Amino acid sequence: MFTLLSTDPHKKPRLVGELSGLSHASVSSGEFKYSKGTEIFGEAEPADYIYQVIEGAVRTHKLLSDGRRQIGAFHLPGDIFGLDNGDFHRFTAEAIVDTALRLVERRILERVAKTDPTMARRLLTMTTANLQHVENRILLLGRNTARERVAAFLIEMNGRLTSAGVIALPMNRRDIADYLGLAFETVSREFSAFHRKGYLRFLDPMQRQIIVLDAAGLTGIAQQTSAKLD
Amino acid sequence: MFTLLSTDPHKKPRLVGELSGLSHASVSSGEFKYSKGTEIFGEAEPADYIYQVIEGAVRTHKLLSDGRRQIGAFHLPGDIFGLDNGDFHRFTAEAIVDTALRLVERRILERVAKTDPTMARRLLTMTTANLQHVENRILLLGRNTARERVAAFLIEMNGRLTSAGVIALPMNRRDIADYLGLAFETVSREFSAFHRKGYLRFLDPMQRQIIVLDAAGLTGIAQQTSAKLD
DNA sequence: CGATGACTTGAACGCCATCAATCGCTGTGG
DNA sequence: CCACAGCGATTGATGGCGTTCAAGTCATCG
Repeated sequence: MFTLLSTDPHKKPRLVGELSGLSHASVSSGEFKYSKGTEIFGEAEPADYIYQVIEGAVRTHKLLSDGRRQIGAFHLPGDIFGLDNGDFHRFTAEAIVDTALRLVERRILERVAKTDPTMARRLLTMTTANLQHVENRILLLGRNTARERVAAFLIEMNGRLTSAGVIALPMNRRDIADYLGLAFETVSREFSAFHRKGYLRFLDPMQRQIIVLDAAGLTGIAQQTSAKLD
Repeated sequence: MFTLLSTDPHKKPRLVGELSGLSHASVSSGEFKYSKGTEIFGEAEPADYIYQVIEGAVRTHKLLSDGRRQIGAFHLPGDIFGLDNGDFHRFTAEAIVDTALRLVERRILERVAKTDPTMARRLLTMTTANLQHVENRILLLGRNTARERVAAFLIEMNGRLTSAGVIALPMNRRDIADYLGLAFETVSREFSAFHRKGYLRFLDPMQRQIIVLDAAGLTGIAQQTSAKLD
C-alpha cells in the first residue's frame, strides 16, 4: 500500500541500512530530529540526502503562487523519502509532528549503485513503488468524488498507521484536504457522514483517533479500478 | 517536458536501440503496427514488452467500474512507454490513430540491467522522468481550475508535438477531458474562450490543428509552481 | 483566563457537470 | 452520386457538488 521495498513486499525496511544490505560498502547515516512544523527541505533545493522516518510523520507539498497547496505524500515511520533523483527536490518536506529521521548521503548511494546492480535495482524498485502510488492518485484526483476520496484516504491510513485497530492521524483536516484536492470543510463533512453511517468511531474530541468499524463499507464507496490498490 | 532520457535531457531517444547503446548485449526488437482504436496492452496484463512510438500516438488509461476514465499519459513519436516495472501493466494502452511501435522484451532489458549498471541507471532515469511528470499532474488535478488545466495542456502539447508552429492534436476532446479530469464540454468551452481572447487560431473545422498565438498569455493562466514545469 | 487553533456545522454561491440541440464532416450503401 | 447515419465538436440551459463565508464549540497554551 506504499511499502517502499518490494524485494520484501510485505515489510517496510526498518533501517536505511537495509538499503545497502546487499552491498559491500557501508552507508554512512545519521539521525536527526525535527520539531513540529519545521521544514526538512524545500522544493528546488539540491537533493543531497535521502531520509527515512524513524518516528513521527512528514508531509511533502507543492504550492501555487496564490497559496493553493497540494500535498504529495505523507511519510510515516519506516518510509523512505527524498529519493527525488534528479539533483533537486520537487517538493517541500515538513515535519507534521515532532519527528526523528535518519539521513543518508545521496551521492554515496549513487556511487554504490554505479558499480552494484543490486543497489541500483533497489533504487529502481523504490522509485517504481512511488510511481505506482502516484499513478493511483492521478485517478483519484482526476475522477473520484469527494466522498470517494475521503473513503480511499481512510482505507489507506487504516492500512498504514493502525495500531491496535486505531488510526491515530498525525495530520489535521487541512493537510488531508490538501492531499485529496478538497476544502477542509468538505473533509470534515465526509468524516461526519461516515460517522453517522456507522462506518467510523471517534475516540477523542478532536477526532483524530479513529476506529474503522466497517472497512468493507468504506471500500465499497472508494470506487477503485479493477487492479489492486497497491 | 516528458523527455524520457535525461543523460541527454534535450533529446528523445530516436530508437529503443539507444536504450542499450552503452551495453554490450544487443537488444532484440521488432516493429509492429496498430490501427486506430486498438488495444496495445490491458491493465493488469503481464508486462512482457516495453514500447517506443515510431509514428502515431498512444493513450494510456485506467477505468472506474462505472465507466469514468482517467488518461494517464499521451505518448508521441520518440516516447518510450510500458516500462511499468512491476510485472503487470498499471494502465491500458490504446492507439489513438494508426500507430507504429517498436517492441523490446522486458526480460532482456532486465537481464542486461542485472549486470550492467549503466543500463540500470537508464531504466531508473526513465522511471524518474515519468515520476516527475506524474507528480506535476497531481498538482494540476488536485488544485488547478478547468481554465488552468486546459492552458497547461496546450502549453505541454505546444512543446511536444508542434511542427512548423502548428499543434496537430491526434486525440479528440473527450481524450483531453479524461486527461485533465474534466467534462469534454468544458474542454471545448475553454478552447473557444482562448480562441476568443486571441490566444489560439484554429486551422481546420474540427479544430485539432492549432496555432498558439500567445504562449505567454497561456503560460500566465496555467498557474504553476515555482519550480520549472519539466 | 483570554487567545489561538482545530474542528464541525449551516447557508449561499459558483464552477463545472449534465442534458440537450445543432452543425459540419466522413463514410457507407442503395 | 446522393441520402443518411454516426461521430466530433460547439453552444445553450439548468442543476448539483463542493467551495466559500460565517458562526459556534471545545481544547490547548501562554
